[in-house]
Amino acid sequence: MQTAESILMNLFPGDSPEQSALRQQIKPVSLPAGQNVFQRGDACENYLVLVSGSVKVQVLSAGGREVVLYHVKDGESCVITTSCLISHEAYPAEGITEIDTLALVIPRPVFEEGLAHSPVFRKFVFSNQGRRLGDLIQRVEDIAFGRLDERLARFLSERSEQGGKAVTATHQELASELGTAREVVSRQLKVFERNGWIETRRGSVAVVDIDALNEVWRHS
Amino acid sequence: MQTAESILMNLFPGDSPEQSALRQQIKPVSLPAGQNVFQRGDACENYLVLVSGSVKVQVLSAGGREVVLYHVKDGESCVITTSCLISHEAYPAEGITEIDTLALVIPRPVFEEGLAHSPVFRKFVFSNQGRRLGDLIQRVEDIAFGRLDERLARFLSERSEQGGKAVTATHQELASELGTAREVVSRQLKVFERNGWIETRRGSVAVVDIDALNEVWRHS
DNA sequence: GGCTGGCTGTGACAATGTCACTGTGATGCC
DNA sequence: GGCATCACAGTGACATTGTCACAGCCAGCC
Repeated sequence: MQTAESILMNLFPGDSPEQSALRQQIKPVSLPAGQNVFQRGDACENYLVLVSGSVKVQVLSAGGREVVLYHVKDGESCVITTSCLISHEAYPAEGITEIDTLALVIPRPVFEEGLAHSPVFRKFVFSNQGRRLGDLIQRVEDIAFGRLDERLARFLSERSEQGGKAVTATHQELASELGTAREVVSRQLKVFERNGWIETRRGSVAVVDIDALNEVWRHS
Repeated sequence: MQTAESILMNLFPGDSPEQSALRQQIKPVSLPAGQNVFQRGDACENYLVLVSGSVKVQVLSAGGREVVLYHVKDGESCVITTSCLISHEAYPAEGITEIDTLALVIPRPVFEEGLAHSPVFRKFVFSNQGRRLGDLIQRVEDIAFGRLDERLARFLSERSEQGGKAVTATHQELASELGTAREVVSRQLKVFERNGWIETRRGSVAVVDIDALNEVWRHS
């Protein structure tokens, strides 16, 4: 597990007075779960690097539906923030902490200084971009082409493999992750349950037959 | 209208031998309409700047459906290319010229040199990123939440305003732009036609009543 | 002319999205 | 305990969209 210091020293290494002056300007912030990090329309003034925790980035529809675009995890930064910071545009989506989160806040001038003079920092900033963009494109593909039963089966399967057999999420949360509506998720979960593949509880789903779920999306 | 030279001198200005050596390595390429520029899975070795023309970037589904992610126009570059170049990942989508196109090909080493030492170039590269990312997010939103009649009405309205009243596109092309299937577009066009808002021809759609179309998506 | 290939139209049906509800479990308050 | 409240979940009816399997049609091209 990385600490705020180790990340900081990684991104802005060196003992010169200039380097350490830069580091002085970078502060860690601690955010509780459920905290709004940025909103659609906000101006972007700081680059953010997550030390630990998780932030979900999502868009809201007029009708209140929401779609999660991606999650930012330990040691990562957020494409949208990077892009907005660089192009001086407003945030086109919102970010919310999912669990207690610790982040480094890098003010715009320090960010630009780093981009200009630190190859390490530049590399860090942009290696994040590629993966995220891939995520986003994957999301477009899934929503445009994917079948819901496949996506849901896959999501449950992948989530249940990391850490136990139960997936802790309300139907609403599942719907947001999959870019659909709650009722649709409920219906599909019922089908899975009738097939004996899962058991639904309030606020979570227990996976009973992961092989059957995998069968659904791995070619069907 | 910009020329290859003017763009080149803008991005890599200066008369020093080093600058001019860099410029030597950047070549213009001319691509005919319908040409594949890059494919999913390709490695990315060059940064591309469009001098003139248009490239559509799209993803293909297993079933052959396609969704256009965005278009790259004169003087712009492509987010995906930038991200892949920086993060050394393979292209997650494909790019195809829509009309005859002229582009500058900037090899990776020159690209990296420019990023490291030219603030102008750096600014150019990243100011493109923000807008594109916004486009992509908009696309997710439209496909996830938007109604097809609204999106189609909007698309026809906007396309017909730039340059005459007829929109030159097959139903298939419209479907790709909107992230849906051809049949769905055909059906919806029929509805519009019965309402007297458009006339459909082979390969194009004539807008008859643009106000009615605007009415559909501007709040309805 | 006749062929061919891309474009368009259509009907039937499946899947998904939306709306308007009801039911139900958890929690806190009296 | 009893009760209000609220987030969560289930459901039926219906609208919209996606898919499949065709059939017709138009524009070159031989």
